[in-house]
Amino acid sequence: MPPTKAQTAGHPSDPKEAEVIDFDLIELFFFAYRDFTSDADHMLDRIGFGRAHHRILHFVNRRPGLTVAELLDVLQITKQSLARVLKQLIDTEHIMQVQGPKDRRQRELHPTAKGKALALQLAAPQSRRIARALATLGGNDRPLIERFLKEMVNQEHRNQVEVLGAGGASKEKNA
Amino acid sequence: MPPTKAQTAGHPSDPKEAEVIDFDLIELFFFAYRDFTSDADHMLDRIGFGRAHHRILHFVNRRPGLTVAELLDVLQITKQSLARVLKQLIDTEHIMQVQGPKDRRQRELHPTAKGKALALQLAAPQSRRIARALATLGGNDRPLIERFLKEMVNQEHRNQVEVLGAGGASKEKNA
DNA sequence: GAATTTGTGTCAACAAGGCTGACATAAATT
DNA sequence: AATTTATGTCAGCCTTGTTGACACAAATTC
Repeated sequence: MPPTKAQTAGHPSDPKEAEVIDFDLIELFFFAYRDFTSDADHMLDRIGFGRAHHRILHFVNRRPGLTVAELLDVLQITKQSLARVLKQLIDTEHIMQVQGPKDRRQRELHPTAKGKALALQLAAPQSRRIARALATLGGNDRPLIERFLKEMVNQEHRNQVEVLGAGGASKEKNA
Repeated sequence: MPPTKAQTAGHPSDPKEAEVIDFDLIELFFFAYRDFTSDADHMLDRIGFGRAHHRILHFVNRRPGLTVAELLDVLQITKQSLARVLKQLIDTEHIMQVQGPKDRRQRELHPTAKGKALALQLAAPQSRRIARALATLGGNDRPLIERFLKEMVNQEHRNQVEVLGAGGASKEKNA
């Protein structure tokens, strides 16, 4: 078994700046995310969509009825950026807009059946990849991975994370 | 404590397609990576560099002397894309090229002192974020996180991952 | 009720960082 | 001597992000 944390500390030329940089995990995180997104990227390519479409569709599917402002908040892009891609998703009938019930200026975004189907199709390989990775660990390590990923998120964005399973590990089933 | 895996299975309209999609982790991975990269992004902004510069500098710093072809392989972009950004890093003296000793057509890429310093500066907050996240877990969970991330990488890319600590958890110290 | 603010849409121009195709050059290989 | 390989470079295109400006209807405030 490998050492838990081979600090390799011992001969820092300047002990004061002997800050240990975890390049290994930094790099792994890069590779992991790169391949994680590649699954969906290839499928998107075939239908002429990009990663931007995926992100929008994902969140509309996850939080049906969210408003444009809320979506902008989650995606952290400008409304002009959103508009271009969202328009395509609406034109292709993956997403529909309905007037807000309380505030009629708002536009609630909802996935259509077609949109739900696509969101599911895109998520499937990503979910399988995660499941496979989890399977190689111990049996009960999913909560740990979830904790780790949550902790990687900025404090001020934790609210975006805890929309559903507020604190609890959970999966959801599809249609 | 939250349930380990609240499958919520029970009433799938079609049991055959009751594929469980792990939307929670998919989304968490997105948020985690977004905030993970934002650390460096802000610093880069100030010096007029982008994420592309960071990736190149990171790998040149990690694998000093790697060739252009090797770098292209790791980054998975075209040489034309690389050229534009790499040229800036060379012009600003963050990276230097030396002729390959064996094959004089090759250009070995090396970080300069300036380049190393910047790479370190950019990695520091990312490393701290990871360390903080790990600290909230049990004491010995770093190997597990490492395993998970490695498993998320495509089989055919595992060689890119295991350049250094082939199988073992390790950290490195800086200058 | 009039004035202001808010939520959304849209136009225009621009930048970063991907892409493809084509071509050049030097060095290695056949 | 001919070919292949490693790299560089020019030119143009696409996606997805940006800013700034303006429009309009609905909600809110004075």
